[in-house]
Amino acid sequence: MVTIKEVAKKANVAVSTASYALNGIKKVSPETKEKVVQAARELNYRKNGFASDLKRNSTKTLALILSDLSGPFYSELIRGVQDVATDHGYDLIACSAIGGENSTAAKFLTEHRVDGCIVLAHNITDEMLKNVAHHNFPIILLDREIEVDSTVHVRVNNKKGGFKATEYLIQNGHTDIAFVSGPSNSYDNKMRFAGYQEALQAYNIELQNKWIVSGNFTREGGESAANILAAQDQVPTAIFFANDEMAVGGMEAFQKRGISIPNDISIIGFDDILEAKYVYPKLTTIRQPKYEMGASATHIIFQMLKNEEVNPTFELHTDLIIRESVKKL
Amino acid sequence: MVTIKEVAKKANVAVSTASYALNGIKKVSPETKEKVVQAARELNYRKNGFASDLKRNSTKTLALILSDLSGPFYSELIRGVQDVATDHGYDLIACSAIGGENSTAAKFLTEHRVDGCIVLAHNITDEMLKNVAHHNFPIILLDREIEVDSTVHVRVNNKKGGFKATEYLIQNGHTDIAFVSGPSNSYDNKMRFAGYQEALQAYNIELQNKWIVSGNFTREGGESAANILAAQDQVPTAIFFANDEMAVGGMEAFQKRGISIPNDISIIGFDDILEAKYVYPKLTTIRQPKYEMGASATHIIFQMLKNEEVNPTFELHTDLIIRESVKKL
DNA sequence: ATGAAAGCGCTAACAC
DNA sequence: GTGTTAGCGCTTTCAT
Repeated sequence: MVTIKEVAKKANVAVSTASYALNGIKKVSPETKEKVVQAARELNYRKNGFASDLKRNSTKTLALILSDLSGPFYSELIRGVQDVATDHGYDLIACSAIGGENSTAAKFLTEHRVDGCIVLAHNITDEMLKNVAHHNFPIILLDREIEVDSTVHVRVNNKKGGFKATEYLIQNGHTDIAFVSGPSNSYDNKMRFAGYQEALQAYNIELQNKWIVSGNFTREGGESAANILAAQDQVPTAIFFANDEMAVGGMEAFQKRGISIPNDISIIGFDDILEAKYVYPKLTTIRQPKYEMGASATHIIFQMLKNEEVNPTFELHTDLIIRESVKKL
Repeated sequence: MVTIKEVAKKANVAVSTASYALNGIKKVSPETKEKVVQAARELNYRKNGFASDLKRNSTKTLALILSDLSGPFYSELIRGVQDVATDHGYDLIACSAIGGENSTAAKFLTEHRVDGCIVLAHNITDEMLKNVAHHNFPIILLDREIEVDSTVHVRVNNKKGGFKATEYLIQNGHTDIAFVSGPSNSYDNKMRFAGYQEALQAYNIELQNKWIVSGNFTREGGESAANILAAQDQVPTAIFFANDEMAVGGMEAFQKRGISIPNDISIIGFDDILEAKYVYPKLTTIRQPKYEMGASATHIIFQMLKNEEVNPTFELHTDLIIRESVKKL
């Protein structure tokens, strides 16, 4: 590997001068600079980023920690992160938390390899986060329940969103409303369910346990939930799927059985994924401001990096997106 | 920041001993090891990954360079890369090539921040690749045209795939076959088109220029291509969309116009994206072995890292996936 | 404007 | 088994 030393030698200058020249620091004369740059080019010199980061004690890069690099995840959110990072002249890398303690994510979280992290992964333990959180190592948690010191949370008001979804169904004349839930360890799911409960209660509708079925946030889960619901002797007139993925699967399962959406059953989802407006009928849902989540999280990182005081939690709100999957009774 | 020096001091040992203990190197006695680990824990010591990488001159991490972190991309492919990297005890990070010369990708490509790269991005120039390629810095290029020294290519036989798609249409009795192309600078597109041409020629069917329309590889492009085709006085009986994304858009556009697939027009795509089997009718297409592409690319990196001789190009083949969007005439 | 040299935090060769 | 120390490649202070 060719080092700056060799470049300096070839250009007949000291390493310090070479460093200045290569980094565009003004105090070096145009001619010397040219000499150095030329030598570097001839030797095909590539700086060693680590050495320089080590010395500077800053990496100018942020890590985005995902459950799994191969998705699925919200691309809008990532775009939000990316845009803000770029605006600040920072680089962004994404890494996977598969493997927990031994994951790439853990390596970046613990080994000072980045200046800050945005965590969008549930397979990284609270424990680990706690150990790593540090006043000058900003960590932003997306959609997480726990409060970890020196950590900030950005989340959507899932409960209010769940309420809105359920209320919209009620306002359309529905009272027999099922809830298809995500995994029980999901904070999002828990809150959406809480919103569902609250809305039923607010309108004096009794919650029916037989209509609470689990779908694991996956398309297949949605299908099987729909099948379970359809097989009961009393079928609900509307279903609130705790995410769109399940809703899409559920719609398909119903249609396979000859049950028409929204004529026979109304459906509302949560998230507003890209597909929501491409399915038939177009899915009515609760939109999460995904881009804003990513952008806010990243903004907060930079505030923290500047040692500004920030709130420990940051909450965004949801919107009801009315499309075609809910019928007025 | 607490360094290994402080840990050593607290544990009353030399830094080397601390280093050995922390890295699980056997030559240190259990008691000393315990002392060190304990001290590290108490001080909340986190190693500086750069310092250690710098010293070891190896990062044990690979970079996956994508056009844009926020997708879209083939998750199957990434899974292939991820699996193989993990098997070898390597970490994987993904980074974006947005910004070209100034992108994060460029930083990782040029600054020795990883041990190898897999490039799945068209916004990184051949020029840059050429400058960076080095016999002990493996770079694998996916779906690229150019031959760059010290670089290996993994690609799918797009031409043969294009041939297969077209031939299947012909074997189903079609002779009026349109081609909806991707961007003209795409190597994939070019080769798929070549396969289309070759098949027509092989079966003595004349190529009709009015039936070659551009769709830019996007869903919207597919829609507008379908509309253009539908508006002509002579409409083809079958269409080969150069990717599934466009095919899905095209199907939708036709259906909006009351044209039935496959009764009025047969459609075949390319890629076999996830959605292909969810649309109605299910899309007949040419499958790319995406997982295998990722896995092979990564395997090759490790071969190169071990200084084994590897072929400069590695070609995978496609499969015809017959579903419901092509009718026998 | 340029150079000499210290030192970032770590690993590993070497000495004991 | 443990300690001393050189040095990875770079930036930056200080002297000139």
